[in-house]
Order: sequence, then structure tokens, then C-alpha cells
Amino acid sequence: MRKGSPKLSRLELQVMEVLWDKGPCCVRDIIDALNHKRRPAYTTIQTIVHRLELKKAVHRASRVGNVFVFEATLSRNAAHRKLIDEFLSLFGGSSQPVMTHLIESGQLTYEEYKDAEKIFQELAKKGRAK
Amino acid sequence: MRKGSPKLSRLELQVMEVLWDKGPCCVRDIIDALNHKRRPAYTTIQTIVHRLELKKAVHRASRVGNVFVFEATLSRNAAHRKLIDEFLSLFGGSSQPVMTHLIESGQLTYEEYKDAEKIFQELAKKGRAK
DNA sequence: ACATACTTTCTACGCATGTAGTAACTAATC
DNA sequence: GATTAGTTACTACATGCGTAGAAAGTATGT
Repeated sequence: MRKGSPKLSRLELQVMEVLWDKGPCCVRDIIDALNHKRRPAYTTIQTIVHRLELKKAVHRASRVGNVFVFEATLSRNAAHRKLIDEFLSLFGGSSQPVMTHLIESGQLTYEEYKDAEKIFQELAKKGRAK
Repeated sequence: MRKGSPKLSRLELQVMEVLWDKGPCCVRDIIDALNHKRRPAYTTIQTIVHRLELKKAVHRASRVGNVFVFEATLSRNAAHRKLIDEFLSLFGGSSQPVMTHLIESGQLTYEEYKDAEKIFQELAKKGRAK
């Protein structure tokens, strides 16, 4: 039963990345960890965290005094998977044109491309061949 | 002088795809060409086309009676490039993790992967090697 | 000329998102 | 206990997008 990860916005993603990287954090920690050009207001991040709670992407892991500590509920993998699905759907669901564009625009180097072959090998080893 | 293509939404993209595929079209043609599950109302597409005009992505090429014929101004390549840039920026601008994910999630087959090698060869031939 | 059908223009509405202010609460300090 | 600083809870607002209705214009068949 596919649950369907929630759709996360750009800023929501950035907050999630912090939680995935650093583990459980309070709002202050998140702000400090964000490498955001224009540092958003404390309450802005609070709003985002709150929306992430509504989306079940994070939950309150504990509280220290009056400070809540938040923890990611949604996995990084699931979130990234969702992002990629959304994106591919813009191209009709096929990853081929995306690859093509990445290569033609020089955004994927030949080295990176070649390295990826290893991933196929790993997968094959794990029995997920073909 | 980077012009910066406008950011196009999903539906805007779909409309653009029609214009790129079929060439200049009037609103009716666009609707007929859209393979949209839930066919949107005529005026919905008109609104989208209008927004595309504001974004300079399309322009009125001619009029036949009281019907306007619209033509893409923005190229498919530029639009796709923009999309990909936007998307990659969510992953810190690097295409490697995206490739990895595509492969691990089975969305890029080994055949497709292998085929992509040809693109590098083409590019190399054209002198844009490395 | 009139009715019918389609087009254009204008306006609107709900939801998502980035942004943040204000009020209320809590902890710590004098 | 009163002041102060940080946190939480609630509210707000502009913009973008998908959606579409209403009004007004135009072409066309009879």
C-alpha cells in the first residue's frame, strides 16, 4: 500500500536536510545549520517546521524546558524519490530525456557518468539484476 | 547576458509542449491536443496562455477572424534547461546524486544508461570533448 | 436581421508557499 | 516577585497556480 510521501517545498526540503544531517534539532539549531543566503526569521522556520509536522514529515521527539526537539519522520530516500518522480512526470515519466539534457548541457561529466556504472553492478550483485 | 528563462508551471509546460510539437495554435487547438485526463475548461487554458504571454514564453503570431494564433517564443531547450537547473538546485546543484537515485530506483534502465554513452561520443566529435 | 455558438477579456477563488509579526508562555536572573 | 530573553502558538499577507464563471464581442447559418 503506497502511502505517497507528501510533497515538500524547497524551504521545507532545506529544513529536512538539516534534520537528516544533524539528527533531532530544535528550531534554533535548524536556523543555525541552514546555509541560507538571506537568513529567514525565526518564526519563518517555525512555520515551516509546523507545516512539516502537518505533513507528517517530522514529529516532536522530546522537549527540553519549553523547547521542542524535532526529528524527521520521513526518510531522505522517500523524499528524494518523491522529488524525482514529480520531476520526471514533467518529462512524461521517462528519465531518458533528462539524462540527455544533463549530458548535452555539460552538467553531467563523463567521469560521473562512468562512475554510475558501478551502481548497476552493485544492484546486480544484490540480485536486483535487470 | 544571461536572460534567465521564466519559470513555468506544470500546466504551462504542457501547453508549451503542444506549441512546440504542433507549431502555432489557437486556444482550441491546444485544448484538443492536450492529453489531459480531466480536460480543463476552455477559459482555464486561456488563462494559462495569457500567463505565458506575460512571461514572454508565447506571443500572438496572427489572428484569424477573432481567433488568435499563438506561437512559442521560448525554446523547448531553454525551458527544459531551466527546469533541470531548478531541479538540480534542490540537490545542491550536482547531478550525480540524481543519477544515482534514478538508477537505484530503477527508473533508469541499463539500456538507457548505455545508450547515453553515444551522446558523449557525439559531443566529443563536435569538439566539445571533456 | 436574428439566434446560436464560439472567442476574448476580465474577474475571482482556494490552496501552497515564503515571509514574518504579535501575543502568550517559560526560564533564568536580580 | 519582577524584569528580560528566548520559545511557542496563532494570525496574516503577497504571490503563484489551477481552476473557471460572466460579460461582451464575432462569425455563421437560416
